[in-house]
Amino acid sequence: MATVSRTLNRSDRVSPEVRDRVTAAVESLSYRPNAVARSLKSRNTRTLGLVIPNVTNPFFTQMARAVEDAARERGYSLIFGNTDEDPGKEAEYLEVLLEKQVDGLIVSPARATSPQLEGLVRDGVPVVFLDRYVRDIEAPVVRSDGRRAVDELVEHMMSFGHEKLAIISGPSETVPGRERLEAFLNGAANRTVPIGEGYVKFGDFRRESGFETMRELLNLEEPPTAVFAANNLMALGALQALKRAGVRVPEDMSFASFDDVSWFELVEPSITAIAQPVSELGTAAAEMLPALVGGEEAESVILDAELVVRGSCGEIGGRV
Amino acid sequence: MATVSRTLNRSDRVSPEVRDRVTAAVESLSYRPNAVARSLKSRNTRTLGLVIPNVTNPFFTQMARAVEDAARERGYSLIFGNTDEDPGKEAEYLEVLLEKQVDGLIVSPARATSPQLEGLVRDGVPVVFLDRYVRDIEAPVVRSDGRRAVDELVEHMMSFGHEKLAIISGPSETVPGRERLEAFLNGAANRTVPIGEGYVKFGDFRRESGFETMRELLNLEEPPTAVFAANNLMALGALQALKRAGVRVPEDMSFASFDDVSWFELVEPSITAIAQPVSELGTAAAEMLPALVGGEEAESVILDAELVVRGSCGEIGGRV
DNA sequence: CTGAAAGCGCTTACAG
DNA sequence: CTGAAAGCGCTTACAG
Repeated sequence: MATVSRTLNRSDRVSPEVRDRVTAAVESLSYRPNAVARSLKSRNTRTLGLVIPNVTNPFFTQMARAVEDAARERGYSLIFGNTDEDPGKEAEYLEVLLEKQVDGLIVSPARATSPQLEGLVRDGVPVVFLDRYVRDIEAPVVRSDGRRAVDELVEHMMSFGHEKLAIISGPSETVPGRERLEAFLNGAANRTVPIGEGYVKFGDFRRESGFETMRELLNLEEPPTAVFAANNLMALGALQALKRAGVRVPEDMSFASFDDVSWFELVEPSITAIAQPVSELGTAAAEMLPALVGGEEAESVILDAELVVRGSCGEIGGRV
Repeated sequence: MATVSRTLNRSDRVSPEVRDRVTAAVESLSYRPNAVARSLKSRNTRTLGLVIPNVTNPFFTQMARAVEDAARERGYSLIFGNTDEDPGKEAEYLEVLLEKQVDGLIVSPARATSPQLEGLVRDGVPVVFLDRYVRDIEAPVVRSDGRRAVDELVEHMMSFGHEKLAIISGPSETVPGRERLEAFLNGAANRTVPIGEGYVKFGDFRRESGFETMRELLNLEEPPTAVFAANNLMALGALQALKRAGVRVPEDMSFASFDDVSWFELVEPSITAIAQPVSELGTAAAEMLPALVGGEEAESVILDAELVVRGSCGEIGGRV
């Protein structure tokens, strides 16, 4: 038994002959080690928890893919948790993952505060925040900072003469949500064209909210002439609302989105968007965690986002 | 110890007073049961393996989401495996999942044959096939049959006078790949307009292959006038190729896709597609597995797919 | 109803 | 280098 274990694992002190005999037996019996028993004894499960708000969002999906690849290369499996932007669901998942003794957690929290996560980190559970994070928690964050790109976007929109800019913002209880909103607001204010009352709408990063808020914007007495959606799902919903209302982009309204998505270049006009280095983010998070698990320190990683100018912003009535 | 265990679990024979004391202690110590130890003893992990070809494909992603919801409601967690259409990766994942003692497997296999999966099922591992399956294995399948819808699509295309139909098919080593191809071929042959030599291209269900094969089609001496892509990712690639080549849809070429995706209605023209009941498929699979795990039998579920006619098919030169 | 004991399948000091 | 033994943290017959 002990010899088999040694053969299967660190292979140090086992004689070649014995090793061969064990290997042959393992083969012929098609013996499959029980990872549960191993985990109980060794106190590690080689599995990580990945808690994200929405598997249906290509942004997270692409990130998850990168996380999984990097994790797999390092011998880790992933248990997924889809929180649906719901702190309650998040709490449940976290609890289950902890009971299952995951070695570490990659989480993109639903809110910018979380006593639960604070407690976990304090108790020494290895956690890496991905994209979103909880303030004041001593855990590394991997994300991209979109402020510069948002500022460029404001400049870009204004270069076409727009003065009525609006934003479909993500929840302000979320770091990226608030950051994008502030960058947009600041960008406009700095150019002495502050965003008007009623031109700030809050969605929840999901499609429906983009659809609804765009409708509200369209129903205003003075609708905006340029709209920025703070993520790709809300952009999808907003675009649907625009199409349904027969509003032409960019002749009637300029439009841009945070997050770049493959089909943005296929629609007519193609959508100007701010692209995050999605895969890099996922990979960085997954590479960081094993170090943390091993008791090392890890530095936060902040990458830049980039404005990708396409055809959805222009002059009012232009390009007709 | 035993009493705590009883209190935390099936709660039968524990007196109310003791139960309260235990509960209080659990609370005040914030005791968290170790699921690994529980699994070792109880021989079940309450976790399922979900093995799919591509997390980046919205079809699988939406399905995964449904699987996860249904699994969660039943107290199961999910370990994800992304095979990338690679049988080798699939084999590795399966092995890891088995070592981790998952209670059951939901798999969408990369190929239509798999000695490994055959072995597992024979050994009594609960397996449900989702979307794709391996022939001759005694395991339930949850999928949708697109043959009728493909036939309708052929009819629809021909109603505009097209005689040069082409298909960007999925791998024929895959059941849905082959099924869609055969339905397309039969539909055309039955209408006495057999698909010509060179109008059948094989992709691998991924974007790049759609892009490449569409380019090949375009470079033919006599390019087809109507093209059907056998899944949404290849459709995305094909549409990119069309756009790059300046081919107008449907004036220059009619186009349709298997799988419906949210942005299909946003592009100009909106894309005619065959929609599968994706969430229902995922849910059905996740509901079925616990029964199998419990030793019950489960019946395969075959749902219908539906042709959604939009604007991407029409007469040559029409609608200009 | 409750506690003591065995055992799930491994890993890893500890002897030899 | 190899084997016997303890122990990881639970669950569940078995007594009482």
